[in-house]
Amino acid sequence: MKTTIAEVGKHVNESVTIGVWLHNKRSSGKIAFLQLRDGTGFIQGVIVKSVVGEELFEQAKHLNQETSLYVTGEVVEDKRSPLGYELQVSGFEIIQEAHDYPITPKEHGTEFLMDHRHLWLRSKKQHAIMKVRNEIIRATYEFFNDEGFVKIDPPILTGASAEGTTELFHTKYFDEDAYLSQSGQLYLEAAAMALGKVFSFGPTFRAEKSKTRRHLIEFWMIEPEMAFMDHDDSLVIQENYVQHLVQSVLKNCDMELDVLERDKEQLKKIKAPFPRITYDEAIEFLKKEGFDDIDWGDDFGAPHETAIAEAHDQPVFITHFPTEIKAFYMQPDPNNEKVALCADLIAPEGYGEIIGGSERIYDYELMKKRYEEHGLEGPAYEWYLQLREYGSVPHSGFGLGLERTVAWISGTEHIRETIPFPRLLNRLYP
RNA sequence: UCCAGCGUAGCUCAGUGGUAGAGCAGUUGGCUGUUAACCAAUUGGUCGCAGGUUCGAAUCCUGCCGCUGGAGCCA
Repeated sequence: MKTTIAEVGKHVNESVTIGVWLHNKRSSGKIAFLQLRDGTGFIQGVIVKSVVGEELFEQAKHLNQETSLYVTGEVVEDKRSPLGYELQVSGFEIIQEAHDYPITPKEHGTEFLMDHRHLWLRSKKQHAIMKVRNEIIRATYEFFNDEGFVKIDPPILTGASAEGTTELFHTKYFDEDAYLSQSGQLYLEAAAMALGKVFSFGPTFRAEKSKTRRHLIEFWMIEPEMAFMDHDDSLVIQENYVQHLVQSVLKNCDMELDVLERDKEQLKKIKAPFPRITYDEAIEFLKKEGFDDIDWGDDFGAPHETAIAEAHDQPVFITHFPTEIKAFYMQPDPNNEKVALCADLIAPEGYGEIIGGSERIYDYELMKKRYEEHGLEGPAYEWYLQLREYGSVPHSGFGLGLERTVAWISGTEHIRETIPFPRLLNRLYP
């Protein structure tokens, strides 16, 4: 009977056939151990000379790493196995023999592994990270569907930038100039006026020459946008969403977190509501901690974010940033025009900012004034201003960076391992 | 773009002026419970590239290329 490694628990003491790749092997004179994987998991096949005969045993001893084969054998429970089961091999059929697989079961450097990313994905740790990523994606759809959001897909080819600050990838759109989307937000605001609560989930592109463990050139973002919701309403959605992601991974990726040696106790502590501190309080805190390289009006650098995160064992909202260091569309605080109704969510353990969000300006005159101040006039913005002309309402939204969130929850040091094929500065291959 | 470090066997690295090395992988043999198995033998080199100093350069100097980490910017 054909099955998968994930399903062997249902076939104890039965003979099954599984399509697998040989991950590693160890052999002695009369017994060999085959480390097998099939995409759903890893299992050890035990092959004994006296059971399978000399010819098959000799063949098994000479199987190369990553050779593909159909293995047949009896599923047996075994306490020595991390999975709890082993396969007592009775026979196998080689599909294709592999030769000189580059990624040996020893240590390798980053450049070598990244050059072989198409093969590196087969390894245990990368497999586990991709499963955690998938769980976060699944839980995202679950959360927003349960909360009554409608998924909206904004365009990837756009005529202009959302924020006008960061570098955009330029391309041609027949005879016109076009840019790859760096955010779907403006389009989501339009959609929120049509459908109330919406979210997008898609790739975004930043042509920044960033070269750190927290940056990708192409990354995936979840961007909810909610009509009739103010800044505080939005923070509640954000913390419930992030809590749901952590809970879902703890519940459905226990084995993967073990493979990744993630400290699960840190994740179990994550409970909404999350602490909120204002930008003013954050500056004061940093001064007290001995940072003399930051003053009111400066944006935080990575060391500042880490210092604030380390003071808490929960994600932390930093709210009310100065208007001038934030995007043009953010609603000024009615109690203090110098700061905006916005928040960044900083992940614990030094993983950095995972969410940026704000209440949006909905007054037509103020939005028009901001456009002029930022020199953003042009036909591409006309439709965005019209949203403030025809039944404008208060609304808020935020963007969560998928890969940074995967890095934090899975405990992965560098963001490049949290996306199947990372696009980095100097890396477009494979 | 700036700052720092690195570049030697398929991989990970040692070698800092005098014959090019180790571990792993590969190959051959041994071993009935291995967990990156172990033991023995063995194959494997444009020392990133170009120029310079020197009797002699992997080693010292200059330039270039590539990579890694960080900064700025941001999710």
